[in-house]
Amino acid sequence: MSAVMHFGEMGSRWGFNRTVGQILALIVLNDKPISAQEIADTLSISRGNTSMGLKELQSWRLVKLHIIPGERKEFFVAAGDIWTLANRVLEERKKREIDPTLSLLRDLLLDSPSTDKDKLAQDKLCEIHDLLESVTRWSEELQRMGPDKLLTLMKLGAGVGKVLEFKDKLKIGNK
Amino acid sequence: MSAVMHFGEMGSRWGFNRTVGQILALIVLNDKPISAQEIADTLSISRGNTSMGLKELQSWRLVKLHIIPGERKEFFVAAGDIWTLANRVLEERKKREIDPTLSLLRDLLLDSPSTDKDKLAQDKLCEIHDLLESVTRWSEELQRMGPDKLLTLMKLGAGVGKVLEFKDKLKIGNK
DNA sequence: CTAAACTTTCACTAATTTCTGAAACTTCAA
DNA sequence: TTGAAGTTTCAGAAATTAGTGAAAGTTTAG
Repeated sequence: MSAVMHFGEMGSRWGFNRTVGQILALIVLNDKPISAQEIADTLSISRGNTSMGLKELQSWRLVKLHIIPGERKEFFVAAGDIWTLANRVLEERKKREIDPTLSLLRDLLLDSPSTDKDKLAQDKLCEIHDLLESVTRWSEELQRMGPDKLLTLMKLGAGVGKVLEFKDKLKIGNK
Repeated sequence: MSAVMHFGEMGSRWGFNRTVGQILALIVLNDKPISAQEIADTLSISRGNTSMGLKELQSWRLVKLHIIPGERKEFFVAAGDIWTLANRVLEERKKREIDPTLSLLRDLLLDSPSTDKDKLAQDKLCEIHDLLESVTRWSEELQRMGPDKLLTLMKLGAGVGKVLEFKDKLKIGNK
């Protein structure tokens, strides 16, 4: 299990800090719901820190409260299967990283450039904005597609390229 | 321009710190190559910090040296167009975030579980590993496809789903 | 070879982030 | 209503990360 805790360390690479990562690992890898106190004890961190960490994980929608009837304590479980969790991480990171960037870009694009140099710079900004927007739109569409189809698509891999060509040919042929 | 510098702040959301982000913004938005000294002056940061930042940006392959004949100083320019830069950021982040996670997972999956509880945990780890691996393989394949096709694919959006169905029908029909 | 014009390194300081633990708060059984 | 069992908050300590600037290192024209 100590080796397993080591995995939590990796969480620091995924948008939250080490402790929060360890808390998440503990919850995900436990089949049974686990209490805040148990988490604090297992990881040897303060009760306060644990509370903060759990709050953060809930704000990421990775962990949810699980009330056991008759028990006074609050227990926690993962908010879904691995696929769901991965999706949530992606969504939240998009919200924290891409969305603010997009909104800043839009702001910057509002005021018109005074100098020639500024004109050039704005063109670049616009390019970045458009790229970012296309990508987010695409990812949203893919997500809406549901896991099953996405899996097919992924299995297909670069083969998608082939399918595209094929489709084009048909279109031309039919005209 | 000061408003434009503000954009660099956003860099902190993208894997490097504020200053490095500002340096990158400055380089990308300047059409002309720019010297380390100029960067330090414009951003009011120390020469040492500038040097470190440039080194980091070069390690991310976002910025490259541009030697002007007859000049003693070293100048810097963006390592490519926006698309290239975005790709590089993605690649480098994958290298820094996903690859170490994958290698840790592989290590953890090597030793066989002693208890029943450990067995359960390992199953989860394996699931995570497989998901991560599929996704990276897919992204590599997409990348190898080149920007042009990728753009088509993105434009198609959720429509890919339709194409997939279509293809399936054909296969069945041919059998 | 030397000195001017640069760049890089690194020990130290500054700023930021994370963690603790005691105090305040909440809930509920008796 | 009380107090036991629990949770949350928050001021400040500890740890980490970023930034400075002086000294050491490089490169090249002369």
